[in-house]
Amino acid sequence: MTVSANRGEGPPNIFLFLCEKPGMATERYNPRTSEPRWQKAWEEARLFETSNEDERPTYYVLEMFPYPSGRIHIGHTRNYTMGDVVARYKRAKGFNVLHPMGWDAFGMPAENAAMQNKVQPKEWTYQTIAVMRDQLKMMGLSLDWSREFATCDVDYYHRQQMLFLDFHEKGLVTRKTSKVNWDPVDRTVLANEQVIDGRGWRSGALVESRELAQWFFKITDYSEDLLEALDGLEGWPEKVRLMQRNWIGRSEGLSIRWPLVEDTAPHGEQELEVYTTRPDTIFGASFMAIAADHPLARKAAEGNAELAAFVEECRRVGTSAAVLETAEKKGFDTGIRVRHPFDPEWTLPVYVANFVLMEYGTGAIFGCPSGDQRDLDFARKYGLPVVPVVMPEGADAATFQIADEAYSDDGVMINSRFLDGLSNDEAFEEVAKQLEHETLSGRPVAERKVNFRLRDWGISRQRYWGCPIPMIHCDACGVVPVPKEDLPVKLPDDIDFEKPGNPLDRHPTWRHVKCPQCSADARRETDTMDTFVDSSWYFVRFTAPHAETPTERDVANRWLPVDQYIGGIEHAILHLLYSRFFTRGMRETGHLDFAEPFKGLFTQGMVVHETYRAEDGRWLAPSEVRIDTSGEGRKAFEVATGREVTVGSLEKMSKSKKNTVSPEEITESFGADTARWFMLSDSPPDRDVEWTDDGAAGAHRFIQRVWRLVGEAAPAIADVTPAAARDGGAAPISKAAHKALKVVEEDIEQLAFNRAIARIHQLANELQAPFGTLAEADRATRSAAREAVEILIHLIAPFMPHLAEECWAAIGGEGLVSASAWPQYDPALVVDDLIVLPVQINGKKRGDLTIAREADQAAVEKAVLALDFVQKALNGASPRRVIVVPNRIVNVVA
RNA sequence: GCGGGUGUGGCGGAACUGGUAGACGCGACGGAUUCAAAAUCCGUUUCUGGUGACAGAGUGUCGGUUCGAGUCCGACCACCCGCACCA
Repeated sequence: MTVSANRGEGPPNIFLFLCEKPGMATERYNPRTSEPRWQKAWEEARLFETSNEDERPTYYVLEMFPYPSGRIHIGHTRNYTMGDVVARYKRAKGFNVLHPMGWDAFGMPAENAAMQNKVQPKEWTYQTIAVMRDQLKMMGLSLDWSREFATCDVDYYHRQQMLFLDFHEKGLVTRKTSKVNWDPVDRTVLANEQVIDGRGWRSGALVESRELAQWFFKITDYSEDLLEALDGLEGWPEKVRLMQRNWIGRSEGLSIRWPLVEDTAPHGEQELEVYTTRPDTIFGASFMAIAADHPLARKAAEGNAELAAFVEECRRVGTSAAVLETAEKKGFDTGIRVRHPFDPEWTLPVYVANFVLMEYGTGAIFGCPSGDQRDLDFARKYGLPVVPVVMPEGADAATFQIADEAYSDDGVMINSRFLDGLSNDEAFEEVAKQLEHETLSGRPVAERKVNFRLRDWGISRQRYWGCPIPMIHCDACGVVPVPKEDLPVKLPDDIDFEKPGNPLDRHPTWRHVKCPQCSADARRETDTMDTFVDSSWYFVRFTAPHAETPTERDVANRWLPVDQYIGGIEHAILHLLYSRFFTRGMRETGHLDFAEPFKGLFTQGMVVHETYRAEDGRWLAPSEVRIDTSGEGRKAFEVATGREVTVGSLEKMSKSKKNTVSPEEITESFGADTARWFMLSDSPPDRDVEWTDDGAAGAHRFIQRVWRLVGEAAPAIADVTPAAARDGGAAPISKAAHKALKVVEEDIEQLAFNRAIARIHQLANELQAPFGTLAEADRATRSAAREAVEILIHLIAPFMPHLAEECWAAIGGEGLVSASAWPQYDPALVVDDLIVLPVQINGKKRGDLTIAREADQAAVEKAVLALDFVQKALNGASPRRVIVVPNRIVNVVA
């Protein structure tokens, strides 16, 4: 019977067993005393402080910096451990490694905490950072803390304001009105993600769609560049590149101007411009649809109360995706008619439709029901004609019909006059060619146009805890930039959070300034920047964190792009796209000389845990649950009540489901090395890993095993110099070590940490038996053993640095293993002289052949045919074929 | 709807460009050590049949290419993720 305590009673008290048996040399490894000692040793040696003057080749490894939300959680731990393994490995390989850490410290949670706890956001944030910094330090990460900063440091946002002004000067910043989600209770703009079912996520108020003057970065100037450069980002996951491609959303089409029928048009309006990617379907058009915000819709609504009501209704529905998704497709006939560009006699109605977006294309479309499902639904609803114009190749034009499903694939043109019989691609060209040459009031009727889905980046937030936008509003001079010498625009510290809305607006003095141009009374911009701005260049700042200017150009050029960036897939689009834009902007403004910030990108999986739920629906934390495996299957019981609880699915660790295990719980019981080792074991790093107590215990078991292996070998290898054994009885020891060294190296280079760990396990297994008799072994064997132990220690060092140091010290190694060079494997030792070839008969494995590695094909064939089981299978006949794949396999075809 | 990914023992997962399927770990079972336990060590562990050597089956399903398929091709099924009134 096994009843395992699942956290509730605390971890098994392993520290009581400092000495296992009287007379036995090896004590158990005690991470609680060992880990802090080595952390201190590293710090005193300033081992991880990186110098910009170091001449060696650079390697920049960076993990996405954390938001100081309260405590480090286990997901952070996994992320930073991965980066740390790479950093420590590259350092051992002789690179000058930059591995910094900082804090993405502006944002709403600090304001929320301020409102709830009556502390200033600044105070709360720095307190939180202090706690989290200590937690990170417990992990034994090889970080250069001398470069640490938080984005809310005045020093940092000062330089960000400098960048903003430079961007502004270069024309990369613009101010325009745009539609936003406005929460009327909290009196602030909400991001789309913050609108849930049309309501503000905090206030629960119905969100309004409002027009507001906002600051924007002109990321769309770079649409084409940002898209094309994705092809060159070979160190990025294809998935992320694809997501960015889709997000940028390039499409090629035609912008076509349709003349309005004079007596139906509002005064002064003569034409309607639409964008289409399918000009080939122009003879299938049966209606025009325009956005509710389209100028023509507004004008038409002026004299039409019913239409005005419809337009108002569309606007109220809001802009959030969730609302749009469920809204029924509706239209309203404006009474306006347009003439077909190829046939002045043919007129089509203009509808205002709730599914047309003002933000994309021209805010107007022509509807071709036969070729677009949405248009088809619309046409059926309002009784509009449906004329098929493209049919699949081989279909019969006379009988081809559209019923409930539109045909949007490629095909052959029908019912399209001069286009009939062409492919739809040819028809596209033909329509474009003709309309480009026709004119309407002196200009071409149509123009080829490339459209992007990407929109400019709105950075205005009506918040306090963010980087102030360094602009001033003057009644006389308009919007005036704050002169650089007046920077930084500092956030005030005395802030009142009693009322909703932006506290900067209400501050008694902060916003009142003199206009830098005319010295009249003027007002500061009270919007602050989106926190994504802060994270769009922090990786550059790390290269010269104390510089007066935002960057030191040469230093930035030397370190960047980041060789290996590691973080969550959730940032695949926004953060990474913004950073790519920002880097381009910084190049434009002379702060650096490259376009792409991240050469290698790795997106790691989440840490997940089972969920537990009591009968009454309460979520239970792992520490409140006892797991019982004594009966049939696993059962879980609530510790407090003894009642059985439901074991639920694996979920990302979250407070709401209480399925969290904190990094402290682990480090305090098993130590940081166990957490690090377990986190990278088993699951590939880009997939989710399930945190289990058994797994953690297993990782800790391995630590003790390595410690014992090294400790027991130590006396026998103390007085020998390390040397590989090429032949003789000790050769297997050296071969095992060198093979492992080669493979682990390759695995780490590929970030295949789970495979590297499996290989290290294997090496420990292979050393186990020969090390049992080491005390009586000859000198050559002990030399080989010493070398193997040193290799083993180097292999575990990136993963379990504390244990590695302790082992290094135990064998009398010189200095710190964290500061020593990676060993080199001997190519002669990673190949075997004798190889075992599997032998197949008709593709099924029937046995093995052991033969010299150099044996040629003929020799192999001869040896194979001489094998008992082969002769038996052939039964005297000669084989039809013998396939010998050198050093791989032999297949005899009978 | 569009785009992408994944599917291998009881579980997490290995398997480089087609070449011994199941490395390594977890769990389980058996044994050693112990007065007993903890810890540790040794062994077994894809399934079916057989005491056994061995035989047969087996990488979501069906089919194909090949001397040989987890890997390549075609169709399908399931799950996961991203985007989505994009004209």
